[in-house]
Amino acid sequence: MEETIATILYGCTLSKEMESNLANWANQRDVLLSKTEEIISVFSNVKEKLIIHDVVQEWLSNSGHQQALELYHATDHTATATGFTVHGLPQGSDQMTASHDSTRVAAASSSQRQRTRCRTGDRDRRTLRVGAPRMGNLELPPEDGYTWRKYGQKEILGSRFPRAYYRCTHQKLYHCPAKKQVQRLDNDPYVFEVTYRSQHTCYMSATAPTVPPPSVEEMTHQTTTTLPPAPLLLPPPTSASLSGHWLSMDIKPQGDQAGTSYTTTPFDIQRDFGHGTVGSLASLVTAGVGDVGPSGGRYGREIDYQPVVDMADAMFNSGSSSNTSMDKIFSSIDDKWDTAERKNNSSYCGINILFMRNIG
DNA sequence: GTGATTTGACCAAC
DNA sequence: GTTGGTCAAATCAC
Repeated sequence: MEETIATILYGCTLSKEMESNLANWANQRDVLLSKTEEIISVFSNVKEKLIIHDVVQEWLSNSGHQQALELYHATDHTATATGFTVHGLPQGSDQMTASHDSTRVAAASSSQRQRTRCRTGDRDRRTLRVGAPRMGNLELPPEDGYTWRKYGQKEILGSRFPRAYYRCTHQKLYHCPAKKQVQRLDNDPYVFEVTYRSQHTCYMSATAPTVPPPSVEEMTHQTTTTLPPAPLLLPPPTSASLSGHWLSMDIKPQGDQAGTSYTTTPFDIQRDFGHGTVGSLASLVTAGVGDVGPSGGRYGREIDYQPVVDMADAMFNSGSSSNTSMDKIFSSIDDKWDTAERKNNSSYCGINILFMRNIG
């Protein structure tokens, strides 16, 4: 927060500077324009930081820190990439219109410009933008903790990039209606616009991924909330959460494949974000090694995640083995898995590593 | 054999 | 009629 206040003070300084020099700059249109834009930029930045802070705090209080982490990830990446920041907003929400001009502008310049059809039962939509890894295959959609099966891809009129359609891998097994659409922004290929539709119901099954079910309120306000759906993201399997009830077969490493273990390094978002230590903010880089993206990477999508692999190797002493410490940790959970489910959930065997990165 | 992706065809909302 | 969303056969990789 100190950083935010410092930014506000900087904006005030700029304003005072303009006020004191207004007479001199009166005939210098370019200077006035430049200074005005700078002031607007500074305060817009402050505004969005404050909004993000509120959203993250709400997520932290409502449904765990992974969602906050996701927003944080998206915010971090897109902020550095494009200048706009908050993206965890539903289409057409008032808050989006009122508070996120930069986002609106960016959206207007991309596929958002297209009229959006609203099919029967299609009103439950939530859109957010997620930064893509800046290395490797840009076609890879962002990981969000669920397994998705791609069922279609479509060229969208006026958009440079096709839109990919995914449904929950558990759709058949658990009749999970969740779907998502992933499309890269025209003006920034490093940012994915992800639209989620319907809620996951697969967590309700005893054998399905166990994620906290949405509260009644969340179920009621899905179309108006500024947050992604509650079960959208699984909590990271930190040591603390390993003993928690949410841990399920869907979050488990596969010790029998080198480099396919899945974990997320502990991350104290409340510490790092809540106190405004912008200079040491973390972003999440989700890298699926050997199985990346939606429901598996069987089709040779190659990404340069070698640093991640190296870290994973170090962390899990991977080698070959089924004898890593992580395997011991997860051994009790292994029993819950049958062979089919292991295969089906193989796409969770990515590696989530948090890299420290500075943002402005 | 199983399950995921690709892609052309089809359906339905404008 | 246009276009976004979905289906399903073909194909591929394990």
